[in-house]
Amino acid sequence: MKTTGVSAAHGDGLAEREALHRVSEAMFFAYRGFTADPDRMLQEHGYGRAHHRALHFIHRAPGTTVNNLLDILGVTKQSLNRVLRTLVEDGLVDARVGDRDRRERHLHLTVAGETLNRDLSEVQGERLNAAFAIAGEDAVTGFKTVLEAMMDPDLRRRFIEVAEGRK
Amino acid sequence: MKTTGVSAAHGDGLAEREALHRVSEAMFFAYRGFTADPDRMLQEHGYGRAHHRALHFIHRAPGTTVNNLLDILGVTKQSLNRVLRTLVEDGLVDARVGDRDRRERHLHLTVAGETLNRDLSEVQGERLNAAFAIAGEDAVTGFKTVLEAMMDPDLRRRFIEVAEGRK
DNA sequence: TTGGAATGTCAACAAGGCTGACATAAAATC
DNA sequence: GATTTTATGTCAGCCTTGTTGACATTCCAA
Repeated sequence: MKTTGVSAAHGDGLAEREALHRVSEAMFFAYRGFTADPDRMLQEHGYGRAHHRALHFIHRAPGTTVNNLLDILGVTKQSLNRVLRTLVEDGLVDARVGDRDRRERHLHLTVAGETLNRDLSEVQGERLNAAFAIAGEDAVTGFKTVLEAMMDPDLRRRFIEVAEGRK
Repeated sequence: MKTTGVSAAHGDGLAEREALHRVSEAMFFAYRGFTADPDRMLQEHGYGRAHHRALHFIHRAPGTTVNNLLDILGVTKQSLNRVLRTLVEDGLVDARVGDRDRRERHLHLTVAGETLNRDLSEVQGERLNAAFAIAGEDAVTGFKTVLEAMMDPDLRRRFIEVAEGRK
């Protein structure tokens, strides 16, 4: 009796489908758990998840341009702009006009922005670490491997550029 | 030099924080990849992700009541009702008045509902299987373990009841 | 110098969350 | 039998975060 669902690529279609259902559900619930704590914290500041994402990626790629951020986040500039404007108004993000190209805005977190971002990361990190502690080191390694394989290849490339190649 | 980020619970705070950042990003991008294909398919039918979730859980727990579904999905009845109404109107979901308790509506997928749900599951499953094939069997086992550890304990309990205990 | 890309902004709209208030029917309780 | 509680649905209105379309500005490049 095969139970992994991975090796049973053919043969037991129904059981495999049900196994995938369970993974889908786990993914749904896990993502909810993953965002629950930051969401609560953001709400206290009058922000939403979109603000968190912007803060996160500006922190990760300081000096990045709006266009680059659009590319990573995969939303329209109008949508991002609304979020970015409130963050700039509230003094969490600094948008500097580019030296070379004055159409570009280079984005940086202010001290206040870094603080909020760190607080958000911290509660999210605590939840992750708690889960990691329960699951064990080997499981975590596998977890990361599967996550990376699930990403859109294009996005994955851009993500690596941001994470390592600097802008 | 520790690189796992799990065992380094203390000592190298900064490196650990950056490791968690990477996991957060991977989680964000992976979830996007996870929902991208069904989202596209749903859009063609004029539906959204909320419809998918309703279809999925009605399929998984046929005959479930509205209240139970609210519990699992964690949304308000107004929000669910909007979705459920369109699904019933479009003939994808059947809402039967309860025999024992006639206040309750027991929800079932119609044949058309089962069909759409299967199509959605299929594209999502293909994406999952593709990632699983790349990552390998051991990684997948770890992946599932971590996902379950990330879920809210309360939700996890209810989830297991639905998945196994029947309603 | 002029056309086209990059950027930002305004307006309007949709999905899908939310709250609050209220109606109905049925079950449960007193 | 009357009252309360429960399950569900519905109306109205709000918020966040997506979307398009239109348009101004700025700059680069032909």
